[in-house]
Amino acid sequence: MAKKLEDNKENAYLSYQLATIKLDCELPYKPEELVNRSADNEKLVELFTELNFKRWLAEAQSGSAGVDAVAERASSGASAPAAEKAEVTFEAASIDRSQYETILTEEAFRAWMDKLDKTDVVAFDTETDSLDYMEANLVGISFAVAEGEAAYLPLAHDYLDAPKQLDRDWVLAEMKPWLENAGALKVGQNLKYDASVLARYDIAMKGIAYDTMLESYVFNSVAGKHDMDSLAMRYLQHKCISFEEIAGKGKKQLTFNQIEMDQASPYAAEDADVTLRLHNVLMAHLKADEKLKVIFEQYEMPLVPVLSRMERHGVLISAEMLAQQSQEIAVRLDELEKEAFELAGEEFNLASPKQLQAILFEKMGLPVVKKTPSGTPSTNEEVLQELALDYPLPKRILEYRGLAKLKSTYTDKLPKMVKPATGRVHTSYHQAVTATGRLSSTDPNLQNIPIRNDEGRRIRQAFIAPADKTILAVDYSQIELRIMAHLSGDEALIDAFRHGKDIHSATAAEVMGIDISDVTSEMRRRAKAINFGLIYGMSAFGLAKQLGIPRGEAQQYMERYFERYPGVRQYMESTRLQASEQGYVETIFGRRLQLPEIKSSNAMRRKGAERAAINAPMQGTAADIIKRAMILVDAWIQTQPEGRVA
DNA sequence: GTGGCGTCC
DNA sequence: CAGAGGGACGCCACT
Repeated sequence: MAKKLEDNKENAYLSYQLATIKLDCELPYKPEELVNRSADNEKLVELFTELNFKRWLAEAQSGSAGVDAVAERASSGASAPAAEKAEVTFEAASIDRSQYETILTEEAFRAWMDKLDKTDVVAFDTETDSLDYMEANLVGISFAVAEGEAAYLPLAHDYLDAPKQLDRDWVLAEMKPWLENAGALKVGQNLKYDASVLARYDIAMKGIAYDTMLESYVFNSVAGKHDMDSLAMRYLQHKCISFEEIAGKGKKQLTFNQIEMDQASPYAAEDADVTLRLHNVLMAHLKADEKLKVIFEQYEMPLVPVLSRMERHGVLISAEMLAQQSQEIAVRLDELEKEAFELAGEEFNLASPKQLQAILFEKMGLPVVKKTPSGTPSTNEEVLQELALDYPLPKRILEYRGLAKLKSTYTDKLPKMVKPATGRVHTSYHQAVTATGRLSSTDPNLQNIPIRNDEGRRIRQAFIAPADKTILAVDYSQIELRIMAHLSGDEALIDAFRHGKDIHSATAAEVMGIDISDVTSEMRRRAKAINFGLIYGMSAFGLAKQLGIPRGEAQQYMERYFERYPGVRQYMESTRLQASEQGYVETIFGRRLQLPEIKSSNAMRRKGAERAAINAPMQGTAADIIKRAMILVDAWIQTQPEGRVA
């Protein structure tokens, strides 16, 4: 079904291919129709065209150095003066919790609603009885309208002798207009969670203007964690009341509804107060920096409601298909275990690297191919693959491991994660975890569902569409290599993309000095390893290991590559230099990755930072582009009639 | 909680 | 000389 879209003549290397969809939305028409670009889906197709890409680039240029100028600076190596920026310091906040209020009467509530109406940006936080956004019940709400001026509005504390509180449904009905008012700006810490909780009460939160977690992430993604307690320590030198202090820990930990008011109120009000103070500090820094401001305002904040909708919508899986697969895998694991015990001459735990080491290397005397960082003989896949050439047991272990992994991580686990309320699986997307700007996913991680071999791919088949709907998958083709072409300005690489060539074959032809029609599959495989290796800053040693060829040969490949694509080498060198001078690198759109170890006296750490420096602009720019696409696709979906999409 | 391993992009 | 591939998350064994 893959169909390449028409190239724009000028910048065709930035075009994309419509390949497969994985939008997590079900469309009421078939993928073929989308590819055919019927009037109905014209808009969705457009969202992915280079026209948009060019518009984004234009936006990235406005108010800051143009893309061409950036590329120019990178290739000339004459970058901006080295980081003159004095080390940014943050003043300690003095926080007095005694001024916080607890709202228990209608009169107090009205007074605070007035305050909210008169405040430009209100700090807002919900307290609930669960961290699971699909199950969390609202226990209370806190606000701050100025530093130190905060209140807690308890709604559902139900411990013995809890004070009488305002009725939750009444309060939510009263607050709904403010919560859904896009003009009433809110700041919060991880507002996606609050928005998801409120959605359970049929409130579509609007005015999600600032999120301190994301402010911190955009300001410096690698400074540390981005939870509120960490931020308060880092940017306010303030130690917040911790949840454990008031709720205890372990099995006996209380939920928020069970916590007494004199404990709950200062804790909750402090959260809102600290959020507002963090916002004042962090947003001042972002506003003073046009590039970071754009990333924050145009990419991260608009993504919040999108992710919330994706999470709450969930994905449908066939528990039956997965149960069937588990069953089949169990049978095969049993066979493999019996065979392994036979070969080893004793029973052992095939899943234990330690026991396996003892069997393979001590009892059976197989050669030690490689050691783990802690000095024990490695039994990883690479090692077992090599040993499997000469011995029968490692082959069994390999198959066992692969299947055991599929079973425990996917076929057994996924069905257990289906929420009865929706009959679907609801992941959590994390927006402030990775160094480079990518998203991550947990509980379950939907970003590592197998695809590379047939057994694994069966698991994807269990992700299904409801009756009469179709899952569409869209994927950018070779996005990181296209970005490398753009960033490096390398004529040959750009040319290859412009002409719609198979990029790995084109690389093979260039490096081997032959016609592209004479490239064999082995040559293409090697070129592919070179291309990906470059993105990751791999050395000749690494390439040799990857391909199982002598180091000298790998060295030759890389030299030939850089001869053919000199712009790429220049780009890599100037990126290293830029990283070293500035202490950070940037994506095309201005996202920044700080590299504190780029000047490390430890060569290994320094080299690691250099590889990260080379990779981050490519990986990060791809993340920027994909986030932008998610925002645009969601905006389109929102315009569709109820139930037509998703 | 950590180390080893394996899945994804 | 040693180490030499970017970014994630989850499972298991073991301490």
